[in-house]
Amino acid sequence: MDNSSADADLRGDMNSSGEWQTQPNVAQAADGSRSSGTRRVTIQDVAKEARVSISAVSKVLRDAYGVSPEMRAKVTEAIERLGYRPQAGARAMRGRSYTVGVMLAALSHPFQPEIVEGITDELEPGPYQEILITGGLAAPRQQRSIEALADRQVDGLVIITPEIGTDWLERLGAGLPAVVVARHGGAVHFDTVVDDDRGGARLMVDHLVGLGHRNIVHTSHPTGSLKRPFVLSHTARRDGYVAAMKRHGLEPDVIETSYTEEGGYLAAVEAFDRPSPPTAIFAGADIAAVGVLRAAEERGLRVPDDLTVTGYDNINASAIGRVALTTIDQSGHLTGQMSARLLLERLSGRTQPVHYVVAPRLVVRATSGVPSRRR
Amino acid sequence: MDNSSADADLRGDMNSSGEWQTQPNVAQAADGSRSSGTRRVTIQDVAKEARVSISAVSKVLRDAYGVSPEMRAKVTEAIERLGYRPQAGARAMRGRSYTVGVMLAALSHPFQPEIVEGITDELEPGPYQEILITGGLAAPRQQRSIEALADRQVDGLVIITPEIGTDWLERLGAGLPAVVVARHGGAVHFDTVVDDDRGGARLMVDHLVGLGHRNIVHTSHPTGSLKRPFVLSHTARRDGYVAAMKRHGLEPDVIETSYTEEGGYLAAVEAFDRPSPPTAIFAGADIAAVGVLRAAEERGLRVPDDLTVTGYDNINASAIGRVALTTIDQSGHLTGQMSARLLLERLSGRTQPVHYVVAPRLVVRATSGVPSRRR
DNA sequence: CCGGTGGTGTGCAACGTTCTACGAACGGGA
DNA sequence: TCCCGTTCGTAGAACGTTGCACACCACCGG
Repeated sequence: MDNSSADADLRGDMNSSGEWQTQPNVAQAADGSRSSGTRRVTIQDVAKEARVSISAVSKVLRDAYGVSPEMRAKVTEAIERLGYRPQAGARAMRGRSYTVGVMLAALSHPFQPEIVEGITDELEPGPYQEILITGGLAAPRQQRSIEALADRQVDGLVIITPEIGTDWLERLGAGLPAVVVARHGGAVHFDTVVDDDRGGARLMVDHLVGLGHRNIVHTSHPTGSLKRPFVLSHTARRDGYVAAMKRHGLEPDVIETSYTEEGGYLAAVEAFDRPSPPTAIFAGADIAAVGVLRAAEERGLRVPDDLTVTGYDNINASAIGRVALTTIDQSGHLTGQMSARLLLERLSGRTQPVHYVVAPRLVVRATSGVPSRRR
Repeated sequence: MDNSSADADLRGDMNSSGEWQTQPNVAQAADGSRSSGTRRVTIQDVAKEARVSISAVSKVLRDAYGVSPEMRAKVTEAIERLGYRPQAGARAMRGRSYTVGVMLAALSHPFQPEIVEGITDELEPGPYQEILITGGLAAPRQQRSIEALADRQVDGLVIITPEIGTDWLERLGAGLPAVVVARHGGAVHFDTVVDDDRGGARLMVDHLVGLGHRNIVHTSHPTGSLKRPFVLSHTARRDGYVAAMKRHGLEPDVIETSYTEEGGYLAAVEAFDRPSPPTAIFAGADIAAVGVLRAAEERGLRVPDDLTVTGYDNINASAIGRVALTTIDQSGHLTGQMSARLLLERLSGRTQPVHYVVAPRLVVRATSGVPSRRR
């Protein structure tokens, strides 16, 4: 009250040029040796400013029982004036950190960002803040990344496409609420959200067979070290493809390379050299389909007149006019939303596992058509 | 020593199927009410296990002076046995958290993930762990995201394409080491890493003029609220385009829509309806160039025979055969590496600002060619 | 007038870590 | 024998927060 001049520049408002002007309340190394020594304002400072006890401030912050309206007003004002922000780390040492950790394999992987955006949107209105960390493609580094999140006292975890052993994840989930995305096969101590990859593959095979194709090659990705039934998406897609082909009385033909542009290219080259080359190539991922398209172009095959090419994932690039790839959309956004929702449920007490399946959707674009008469 | 049987399953090793098998040491809500009550193992537990004081364990952890080899051995063994991991939050309350925060606008933005990967690679070998947070496109939410990172006691920040006012960032940087990416215009309390967008735009104009084009349209993006000279990339690109055109004695022609597929499309439609339509369209971003390509296709214009189209950013989709866009590469990876390196320097004491400029590179692909004779 | 009984506010002991003091033990020189 | 220095180990006070346990203060009914 008596030192208002010192606080003048601490108040937040919007200035004439439309720039947001709150004072940043920055953390400072405790040794205080660094740069301009603006110590971060603590609950102490607020208490002093409002002339009340620390406990009282804490009560207001926590919306706890036993604060009079006047007390609340005094404290809120002081908080505002000083620009106080509670420090998550200290908070976490007692209760929750109100932070959920998200581990994803790689930002450059097509649909992972979309999942994260779904999570963000779902968490936005609530008190939880999500932090992301990339774990790479191999299990050891993924584990270290998850542990780094645990070290930072997250209240819960969303783990996207882990290559990690199921028992490790089970142990993890036993102690820390967790949701695992894109991992088929059920679990006891964590929830899962998966795309129905088998169903999606069936959708695509049905589409192709409906167009009149009989000779359909599927490009897949190495299985990895996971033991069935705990498989990742690519294995489920392959399974779905094989089952659907058989159901139509057709011979499955899988070429295993990898879910990359080069992998798709190599698979296509191999397919073209078959005694009876396919009229359609169903790549297990859009990125591989792009490689298939390149190989087709090199052979002088027109798409879809001479060859039908389809993918899976509906990545951004597939939509652009020049590509116009027929593919399967798996709604990464919905996947993300669901995982966040399940995690929130766990955070508020649920312990029985839930396994949610997201329905895929066929997106027909310009790379699929009826097979040409000349074989 | 005497209770080795209880510890049997806590040791980490690789099992026969190649799955990594360390015991996850998970955090637990302090109220202990949640699920199976596996409390996280603390420095206390290690001390008890090794029959030494807490201080001794801390010394070993910190590699501090005054530990005998035997002591070190005892403690290390106990740590190993229990699978102890220090809790970052508690640690941060005294010294550093060994965490750096990275704020990026959106994961779906083309080159931002690449920058982050550069940061990750640079930080990987060191003791610092980076955590990511998305701030969206508008200033208020970006600020809240940065504050969320500060609340989590990060030791430093990398901020990618902030729309935030410069004075706010200066205040932030005064208290917390920070590096800002893709923000032109210098700063006192933080470092910056920028692509030479002016130079990149010049490179492209030179390329086009060299091919024989004279009538070149540039598509740009709204300027936003930043006051010069603190501009973001798109403004610098536009400036570079205008300057280069003038240097060649040509009339600049900028159409301002936005850096989106739709924006590029609209700009192209507008350009085609000009009295003398351009022979080349230099989109300010690849994603916009994709929209230009769609518009060209709709008009029946062949690329590059009837129209040259180029972009900027060299996003992944530009490389694929069907698109093959001529563009400018700005090496997001190097940008990320540099920002991490600068931040590490700041973390170890540097306080004078450094401003690093990354050189752009012209990538010629199939969408640019000599202008057709018929105008 | 006294003993409850809510309603408000505060004191203080955690939480897991770091790091400054300080103490104990030992060896060596005078 | 005494004193000093060195080396190694430990006590304990922070750090910023939460939330239990309690104190204080009306007010109310008997």
